[in-house]
Amino acid sequence: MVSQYVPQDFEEKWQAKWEDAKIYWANDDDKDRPKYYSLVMFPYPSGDLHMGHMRVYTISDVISRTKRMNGFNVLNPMGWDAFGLPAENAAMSRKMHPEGWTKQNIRFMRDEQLKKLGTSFDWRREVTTCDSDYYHWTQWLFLQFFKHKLAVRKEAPVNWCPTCQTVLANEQVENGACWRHPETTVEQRLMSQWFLKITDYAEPLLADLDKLENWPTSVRIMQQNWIGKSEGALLSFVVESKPNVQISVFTTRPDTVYGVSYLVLAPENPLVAKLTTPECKAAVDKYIEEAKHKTELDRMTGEKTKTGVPLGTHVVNPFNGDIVPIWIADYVLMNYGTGAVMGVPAHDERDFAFAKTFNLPITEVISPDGKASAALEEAFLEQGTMVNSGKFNGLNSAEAKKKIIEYAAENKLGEGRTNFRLRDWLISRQRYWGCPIPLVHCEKCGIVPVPDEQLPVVLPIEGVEITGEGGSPLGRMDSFVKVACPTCKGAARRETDTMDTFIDSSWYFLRYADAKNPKEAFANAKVNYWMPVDQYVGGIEHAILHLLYSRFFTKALRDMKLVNCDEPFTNLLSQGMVTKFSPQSGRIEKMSKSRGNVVGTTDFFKRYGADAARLFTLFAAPVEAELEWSEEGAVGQYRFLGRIWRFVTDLVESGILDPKAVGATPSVVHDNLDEKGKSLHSLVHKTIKAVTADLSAERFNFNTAIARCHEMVNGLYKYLQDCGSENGSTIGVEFTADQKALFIFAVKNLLLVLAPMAPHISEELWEQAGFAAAEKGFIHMTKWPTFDETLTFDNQIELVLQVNGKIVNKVSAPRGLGKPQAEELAMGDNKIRTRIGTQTIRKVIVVPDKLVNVVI
RNA sequence: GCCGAAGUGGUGAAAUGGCAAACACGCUACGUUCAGGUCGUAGUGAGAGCAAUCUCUUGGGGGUUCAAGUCCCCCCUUCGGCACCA
Repeated sequence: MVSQYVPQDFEEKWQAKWEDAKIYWANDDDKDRPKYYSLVMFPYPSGDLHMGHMRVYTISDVISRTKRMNGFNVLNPMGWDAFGLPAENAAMSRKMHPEGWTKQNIRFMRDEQLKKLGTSFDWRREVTTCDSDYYHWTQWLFLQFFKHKLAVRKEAPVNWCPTCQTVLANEQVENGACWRHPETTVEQRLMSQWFLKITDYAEPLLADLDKLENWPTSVRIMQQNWIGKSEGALLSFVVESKPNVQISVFTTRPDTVYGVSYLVLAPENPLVAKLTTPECKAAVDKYIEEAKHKTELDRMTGEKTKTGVPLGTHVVNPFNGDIVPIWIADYVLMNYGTGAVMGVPAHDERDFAFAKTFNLPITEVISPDGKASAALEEAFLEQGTMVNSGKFNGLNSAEAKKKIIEYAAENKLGEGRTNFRLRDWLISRQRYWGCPIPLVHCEKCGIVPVPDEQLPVVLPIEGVEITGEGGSPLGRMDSFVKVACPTCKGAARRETDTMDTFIDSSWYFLRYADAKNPKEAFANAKVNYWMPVDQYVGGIEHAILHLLYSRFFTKALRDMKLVNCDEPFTNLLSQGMVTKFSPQSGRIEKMSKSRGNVVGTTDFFKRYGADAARLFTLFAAPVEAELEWSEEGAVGQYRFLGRIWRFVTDLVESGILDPKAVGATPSVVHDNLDEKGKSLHSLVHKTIKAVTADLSAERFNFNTAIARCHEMVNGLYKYLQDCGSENGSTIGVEFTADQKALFIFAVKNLLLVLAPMAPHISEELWEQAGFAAAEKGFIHMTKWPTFDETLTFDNQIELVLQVNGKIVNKVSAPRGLGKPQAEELAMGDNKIRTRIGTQTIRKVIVVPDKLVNVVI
């Protein structure tokens, strides 16, 4: 009777057994094994994961399982990023409370999806960010930031999404639109909001990117650009008609200061009102009004024609005494630098376009050859020699930059300055389903932090009205708002905004180290034992947002002495996205519900099992590349598992694999085997070697690891045929004792190297074949196999013979042939001799055990 | 515009500067089967040839090298990020 591979018969059985045996529990004080913190980005509990989502969990699980088998004390936790807007939206459309909806989704995703994929999480450490035992400590950490003046309230122009009815962080605005609503243009509003001072850490966040050698280059560069460091100077220009008013500009090119032909202020700059002459007022007011409405539209269309109006006043260039006009123009941004720039048309593309439009003078001050040209065709942006620049003439512009900064500082005209593009992190949200900001507004005492012993400030569950209309729902609840001031006990109001959910996810990896601690966010000893994370796996969409915020949190908490690492994630792996043909668009697109191209997990697991899903996901593309889901491809892996299943169960039925035979552990004697047996024995050692290397952190070549397993299984069937089997079954075939020992050895090692990738079938066959009894335990707790290096090389190799780099012949040769012998072999070869003919041999290249190249 | 990644059979892909196409999907044939499926085996880059065999082939063009898919330069295409940041 041929046994059929039916994964549904045993996958859930093993999931339950692993859980009962607690084999994936990490040990907080293991002194014998090195620690390994394996982390996967925790999901938002949106309700239903599809096969596209499963890729990341599969990858992270394989890494965790491999490390566990290699003797590491592995921490592999999971949790839920459970606060956020979709829960409120679902609440409105389904008339369900956000909490109920979220908890229901978590239950399904954990029990029906992640567990059924065969993941090896330590569920004791599960964290849910919307639970008060978690957000208690989010609030406590916020107060630490507040006490260290890293959480501040300030009035600033902020991004407002009319659809979300809340403000957004800079990082949550994409192409001028809300990250959740690409069709909704974000509005600018001047509001007083809470910010975390991430800009205080701009320099270390940038500098320490160099330490993250094992992060994808693209992520590092994206962060570098986002932080956007510019070095230059702040220069002051005195207003001609008002000598007590100075306009300060930031420039990266102080070396071009002799070429200034005008100054431009941002339309929102408060100086505009003061400096506009009565004659110009009407035009300026009109321009400002237009600019208010134009900015976003302008950005959407990408049009970059220059507009502006003069204010009627002038400034004196302190370097050369030139008197130049002041303009306003919307190409100058209020929230970068000083909201004012000096216009140097000869050496800046934008200034050049502006000067051309308004017919302003273009003065060349840097020249490629040291000679001033008659008229410039376009702005000259490179370094060169100073001209028209008084006493700096003749200097190299890079040199002049330093000299001019020095000169400005000595004469109180300015100073060197570094500017960052990074803005402070706006964290207030006028929404309900988030972590309450633990502060109280008291008329007498001002802003008062909620004392530690009164934490958490509980998010009210009962009596909330979620309407989706303006203002925080919490603000409409008197029972929440009205509170006694912690300091003076007088009547006071609670802060009603909640925190950006990215705060919740900026420290969850720290909480995992001590997930259930009721007394503190995490015990020092535990967090410092586990941190930093050794391997983080997640999507590239978090390249800036989550990864930058988490780095900031780690550095701030380090300075508060709460953790002692500089960087949270030592190694980062960004898996590629999963795509599939979308019948809606007729194109191959990212798998998602809205595109109608999802493959459900439950459905797939029922038909082919979790192991086949895992193998296909790992096999179909390299880990960082895009992966197109294909049913046929997945079925291919299902067939491969069936081949293993039949091979092993037949051996069990033939009595070759049973606990007794396996327990006696007859070791394979290489020299006793026939040629084909030797070659199979070698194949086993080669496979262990190759898979070990492919699964290592240096490679993560899961696709080729599986290909090596395929090759080994093909080799097993081939050998079976050589032994006289006609239909690929071992049943009814006579084997020698040495052959039986070889099969036992081969199957055992195949199951071991396959275990991290296909955990269920490996565990099931491990038991059926008797290895579980012999080795006393689960395959996932068994030590990773070793190999004999000498058996991974063939004794007889194929030597490639070339003439002028072209292959002429391939001959069999013993391994380890010396260079003279190899050369002699080549020269004795008929084809080579014919090819050379009478021509003179100029050179012979010998690559030992590979090739001989004769150059003529 | 600037920055980054990639381009290899019918398809997904593999290849420390040293045999291009491993492995898988698909397809073809044979065996198994009443039949279909499953399963097992063999074949499958393109072109020429009865055949042995020969020629060509890693987006395009140059270069370095005994030897280039791989290294260098230029160009094209696709995808991703940033985008009036002074």
